[in-house]
Amino acid sequence: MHSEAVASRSADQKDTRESRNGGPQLDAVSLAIIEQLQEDGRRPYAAIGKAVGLSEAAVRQRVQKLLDQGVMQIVAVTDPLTVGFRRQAMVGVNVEGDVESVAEALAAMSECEYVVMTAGSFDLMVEVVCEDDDHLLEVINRRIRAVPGVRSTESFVYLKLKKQTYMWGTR
Amino acid sequence: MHSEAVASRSADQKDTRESRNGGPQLDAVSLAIIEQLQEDGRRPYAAIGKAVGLSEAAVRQRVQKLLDQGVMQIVAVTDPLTVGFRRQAMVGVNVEGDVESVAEALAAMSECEYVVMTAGSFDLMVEVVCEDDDHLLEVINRRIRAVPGVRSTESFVYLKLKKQTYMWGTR
DNA sequence: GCTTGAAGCTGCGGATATCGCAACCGCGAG
DNA sequence: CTCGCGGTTGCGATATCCGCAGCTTCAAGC
Repeated sequence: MHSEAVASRSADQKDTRESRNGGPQLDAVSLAIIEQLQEDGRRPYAAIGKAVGLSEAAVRQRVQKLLDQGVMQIVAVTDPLTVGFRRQAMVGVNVEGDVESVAEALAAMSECEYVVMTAGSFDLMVEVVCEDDDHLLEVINRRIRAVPGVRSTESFVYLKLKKQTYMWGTR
Repeated sequence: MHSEAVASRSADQKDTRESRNGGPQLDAVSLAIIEQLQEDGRRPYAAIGKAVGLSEAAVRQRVQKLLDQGVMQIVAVTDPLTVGFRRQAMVGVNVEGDVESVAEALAAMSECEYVVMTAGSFDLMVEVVCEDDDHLLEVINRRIRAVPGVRSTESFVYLKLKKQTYMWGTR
């Protein structure tokens, strides 16, 4: 339940100010707290407090509120290669009919790590994480193309991941 | 320093078995530990130990090793929308000359969250995170296209994020 | 078969961190 | 001025983290 992604959460919630504008007032101190936790998600509240100029208890409350509001979550992220997923690809999808329902069908597939509706020559972009070539082939040709409404797909197999950060919101 | 992404770390290291095959022996217990930390990155070691059938100290050692090896990292991830980034896009890039050096130039830009070399009709796929339309325009037209070797780009502006998980390695 | 060494687990105690709570402050509304 | 509220602080009680010593397992070497 807590594993539900931030994005899913914000997708589900109605159009409160959180999803409409920049979100709930995020002052510089909360930003600084987030930066601390982006460096080390297990850093003690007292150490964070010292870094941002707040007491331990104040940091604790703010972190809890940020988690409750869905502004951030603290999770373990893994390198796909080292946990046995050797083939990844970005797949551009063209849809006829309702794009959103296709997006939901793709999002329901565990191999689809990332599903986003886009403007441009693709209606959807989907990141697929697979164990090997056979698995990738099966997912793209048998599962994704089998979804009703999918007109065509174009695949971009990953050769080398050059950068991946989780530093949104701190610049 | 700890904020260095998993991907960067595995990209930097030489071709040990970690980057070549499926990685360092990940048994079922370590997998279970990772799953626990994907649900809650701050879960106490004792609670994890109870869940996976290990002592608190053993869990602690395994987690530390997983972090040291770069198999996983524990970080805060935020929802870009709620922290003030309202425009995102996937950008496909075509390159003439050395693809890798272009990839590195793009990876050096803070707005590029994700840079991957691909096979297919694009040489690179880049995810860009921006504050607004002006910012996005500036990054794509003035910064990315200005990188020597970039022949052309095609943009896919995000309309709606439907799924984003951090559950690699647990299925 | 015995030794040796490395790797991994356990249990334990001292140092730390977390948590809940009551009190305190600043500030706008009435 | 007073009231109420959100956010903060300080402080004990409890739980967690951390380092260490000892135990077991297992494979290598002789």
